[in-house]
Amino acid sequence: MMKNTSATEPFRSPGSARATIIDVARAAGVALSSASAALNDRPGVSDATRARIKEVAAELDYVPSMRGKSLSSQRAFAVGLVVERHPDVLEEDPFFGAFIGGIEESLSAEGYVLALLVTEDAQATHRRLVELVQGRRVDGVFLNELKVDDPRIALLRDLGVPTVAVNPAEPDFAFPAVHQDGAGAIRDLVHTLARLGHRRIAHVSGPDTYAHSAERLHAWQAAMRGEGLEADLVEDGSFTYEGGRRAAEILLTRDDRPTAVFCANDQSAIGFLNRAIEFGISVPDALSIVGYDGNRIGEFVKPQLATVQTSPRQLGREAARMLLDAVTGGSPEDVVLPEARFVLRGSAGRLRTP
Amino acid sequence: MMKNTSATEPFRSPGSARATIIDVARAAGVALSSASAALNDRPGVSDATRARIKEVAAELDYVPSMRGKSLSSQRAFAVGLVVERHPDVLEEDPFFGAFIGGIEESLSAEGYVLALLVTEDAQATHRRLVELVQGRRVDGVFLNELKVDDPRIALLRDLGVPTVAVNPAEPDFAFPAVHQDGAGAIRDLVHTLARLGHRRIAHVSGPDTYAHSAERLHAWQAAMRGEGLEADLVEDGSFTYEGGRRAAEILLTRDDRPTAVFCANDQSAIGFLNRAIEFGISVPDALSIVGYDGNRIGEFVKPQLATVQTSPRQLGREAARMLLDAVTGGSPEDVVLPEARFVLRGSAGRLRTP
DNA sequence: TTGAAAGCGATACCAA
DNA sequence: TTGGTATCGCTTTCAA
Repeated sequence: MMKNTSATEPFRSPGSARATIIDVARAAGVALSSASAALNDRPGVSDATRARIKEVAAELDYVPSMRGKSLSSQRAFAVGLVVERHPDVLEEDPFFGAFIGGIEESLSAEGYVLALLVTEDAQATHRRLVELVQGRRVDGVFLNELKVDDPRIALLRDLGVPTVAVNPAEPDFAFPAVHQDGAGAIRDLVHTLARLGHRRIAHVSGPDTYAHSAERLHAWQAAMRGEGLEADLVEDGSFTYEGGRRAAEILLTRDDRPTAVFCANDQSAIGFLNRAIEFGISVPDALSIVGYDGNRIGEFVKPQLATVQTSPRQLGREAARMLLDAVTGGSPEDVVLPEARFVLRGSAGRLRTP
Repeated sequence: MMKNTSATEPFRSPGSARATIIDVARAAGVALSSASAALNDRPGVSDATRARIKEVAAELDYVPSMRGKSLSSQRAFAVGLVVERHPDVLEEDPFFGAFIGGIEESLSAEGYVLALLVTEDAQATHRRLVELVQGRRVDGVFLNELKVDDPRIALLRDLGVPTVAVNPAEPDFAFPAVHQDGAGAIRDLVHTLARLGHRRIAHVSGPDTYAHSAERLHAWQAAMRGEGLEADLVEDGSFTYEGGRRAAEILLTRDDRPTAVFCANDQSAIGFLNRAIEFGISVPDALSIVGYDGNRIGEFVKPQLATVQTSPRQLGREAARMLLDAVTGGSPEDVVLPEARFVLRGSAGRLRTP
């Protein structure tokens, strides 16, 4: 309980400094070490003494200084997340809100805190990661949005910092990882589109620098082959609304334009959708569109966006749980979340009669 | 420059612990205090010694431990942001991405770090703020999304922690504040709607627990009076998509239903828009809709959402700048950003001929 | 069980 | 200008 700092406060005058563990020990008439043991539920104090010490601590509004605690215990009680994004892109993407919310669910229970940094490029990311880790500000970090040949992998290995990866491309990754597979959902959606009569299904990819761009691309290619279709229509959509529009401009002005498209994320899918409509192409009657992520904004557009529903919040929650395990000496097992699922909505269309 | 930990590392064997300032001092053949002064650009060391010390520090890959630094300097070099939101709502709202991006622009330049917490209710907010501040984890905090009679005001005052408020309701607030006014834009949009022929303009408000809900409501009321219109149609939209839909269900099934609506944020406006369309009400022909915030998602829907463009990123940048000033002993002046502007887009409609 | 004392890694004061 | 030393608030070992 938080007490107000009234004049009735024992052992501490109204405007005086915060109580330290020394004050607690003195007020309880015990040794410093006993106070520490009692307050941290370590053995070595009798139940009666422990209770009395805790009582006194509460009386004094004692809150341990994380500075002293960090220095002596060699732990920061904080973990770091470095997001390499242009701030404008950060605004457009709802992934992080949910992901961070999930992280917090795990961290707050353990008294940990999230240090969140936003950087604009790989160089800044490198610099701030070093600051964070070498500066002993955090006990562990999340490795998110992996790139192809991501330089952070070597850096974090060299730094020797506990790390948990989020959706790395390989199943056996350099660090413990949370993974949510989307290949099944992509197979489903391609199959559904094929059953709907589509033969020419394009893919609007993410930048090929990202590992998950490649992953989605390959899953799409495999799915197309599985349906006996040719996987030749690919255009970059940069994971952005504008990128989706640009991809639409290219793909939809071809003579043999696709009748369906699978976009690597929801933003680009919505860009594609809107540009298609502006071209006078009716969705889903003349064009089926499917996104990826399962953002809420997909429900806001008309027609509603068919998509692959992922679980950013669970991803965050599990990643944080694992990271806490790792920083306390554990060797967390990889976590595989239930597969992402294809969610059929208006933009994917209904049965086509050729 | 970051050097790898190869065997060529001087003064430090491959697997050994990080260098501390003691190692630097010893290696440079100077006293601990001289090393500290040199590395922090404090006076008291000759230029030659300083240069040599810095050189040695670089050789050793010395990065100061923020733990030691924090304890001795009585500063955390971190500031806190506690976001009280249900994680699902956090996902839907793009405000935070931009706001946090702005904060980072100011913080990273000064070597500060943002501690970001997400809480679900006022009680948790209180608890974690106390932890953060009393636990000496942060040097200052942001006070965001103010509520009416916000209990955090008294708490932060009692805690005596440097605080910067974001968009508080009153011009003279208990803490230094960044403010971006939207009243002018609301007057503009009401005027535009009136000029378009609208007489019955409704307002979909935010929860009345938020200070900015009241602010927008009052601005709308004043604007309506200014146009000689009655400000009687108000429905709560909870700042959410679903809330906007619910408000539409109530307002659009009235006999004297409004022909235009101003929603307190973009999410609720889009909910309203979609529900209206589902009712078969054509937007903007039979109904004009205006939102507030200027989220990108307003550009994704059809028709595009007219809105009031705010500047979350600048808000974050200025708030962080002020907070850094405050934690270093300054008394930052309030900052007033350029007013938010009304952005006319498709959903607001064109001239009506009665 | 309790208490004294040695760190943790920096800052900063005060003599030399 | 230098260098020794107390100090920040806590954890943890080791005797008593």
